[in-house]
Amino acid sequence: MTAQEETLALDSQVCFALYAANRAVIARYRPLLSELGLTYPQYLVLLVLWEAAAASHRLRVSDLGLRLRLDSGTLTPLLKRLQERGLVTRIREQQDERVVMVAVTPAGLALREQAKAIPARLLCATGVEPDRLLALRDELRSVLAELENPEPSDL
Amino acid sequence: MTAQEETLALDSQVCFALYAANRAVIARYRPLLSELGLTYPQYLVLLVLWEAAAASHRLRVSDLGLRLRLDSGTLTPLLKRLQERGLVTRIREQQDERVVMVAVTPAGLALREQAKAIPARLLCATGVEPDRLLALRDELRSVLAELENPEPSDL
DNA sequence: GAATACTATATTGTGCACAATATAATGTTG
DNA sequence: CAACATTATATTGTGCACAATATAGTATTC
Repeated sequence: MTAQEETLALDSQVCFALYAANRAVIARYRPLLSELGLTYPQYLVLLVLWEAAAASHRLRVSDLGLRLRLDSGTLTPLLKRLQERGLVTRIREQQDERVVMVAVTPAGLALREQAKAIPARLLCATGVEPDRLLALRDELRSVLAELENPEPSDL
Repeated sequence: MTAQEETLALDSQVCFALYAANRAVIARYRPLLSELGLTYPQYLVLLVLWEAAAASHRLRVSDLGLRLRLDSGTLTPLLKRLQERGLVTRIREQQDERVVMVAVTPAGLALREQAKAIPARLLCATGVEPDRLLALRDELRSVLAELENPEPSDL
C-alpha cells in the first residue's frame, strides 16, 4: 500500500473516528433524552436557552445559531416543534421586525430539573474516566478552533 | 452554579465539542468531495468499497453497515444513488436471496484516483499537526469502543 | 413438510443539516 | 426619498440517521 493509499484507509482516518464516536455518544444520550421527549439537537438548544435564562440574557435565533453552529434552516423548524410543545417562545422584535427572540417557557425551564441528572447518568453508564473526557473535550475544542479558521496563517 | 448545573453548561460538555468538531470536519471535506460529486457518507461508503475491491473481498450491505455503524434505512437509499450514478453495483445473491452484494464499478474505482489526494489536501488546508490528529484518532477509537460496550464491566 | 422462528434488506416516517432561494425589514447612497 | 445593498429569518429541496415496520427468503422443529 502506498502512503497515499494508506491515508485512504477507513481506519486510518480521524474523520471516521470522529463521525462514529459522535453518533455513538448521541446513541447513548437517546434513551435518556427520550424520557424528556427530546432529541439530541433539541437538548443542545435547550442547554443554551437554559444558560441564557439563568443569566437573564435575551437570545435571538442567530445567537443560537452562532453558538451551536446551526443555521435557520435547521433551527426554525426545530424551534417550532419546541414551541408547539410549549417549551419555548418565539417572539418577533418590535424595534427590528427581522429579529426573532427565543426563550424557554416555565415548562421549558422545568425540564431542566430532569435534565440535570443526565450528564452524571451518562458518565456512570459508559464508565469512561472523567479526566480523559476533559482532555478529549479540550483537544476537540482546539481542533475545532483550527478548523474554523478560514486558512492557516503560515501559508 | 452547583456542580450539577455546571455539568449542564454547553461549553463544559464533551458531547457538544464532538458534535461541533464532527460537523466542522465534514464542512471542510465538502468542497473537496463536491468536486467528485460525493457527499461525506457516500465517501465513507466508497472508502470501504475501495478497500474491499483492493483486497478482493466481497461485501454485503450488512458488512458495510457493521463497518460504518449504519443500518439499511441509511445505506439502501445511499447505495441506490451511487448505483444510479454508475459507481456501484448491487447484486442479490443467488444462493441466499436475502443478501445483496455491493461492489464498486470501474467508474467507482476510477474515482479513487481523484480521492487519493483528498486527505493530504485537507491536512494542508487546515494546518493541524498530523501527530495531534493521530493521537486524537486513537483516543476517539478508544472512547468509541467503551461507548459500544453494552455496560461497564465493573457494575 | 407445514408451522414457526429467524435473517437480510427494503420501506416509511420523523427530524436534523445544509445549500439555495425567498421574503421582508432596515440601512445607505445618490 | 427612491434605488440599492444589507441583514435576519423562513422556505424549499436533498440527503442522511434511525426507529418501526414490512417483505421475503432461509432454517428449524415437530
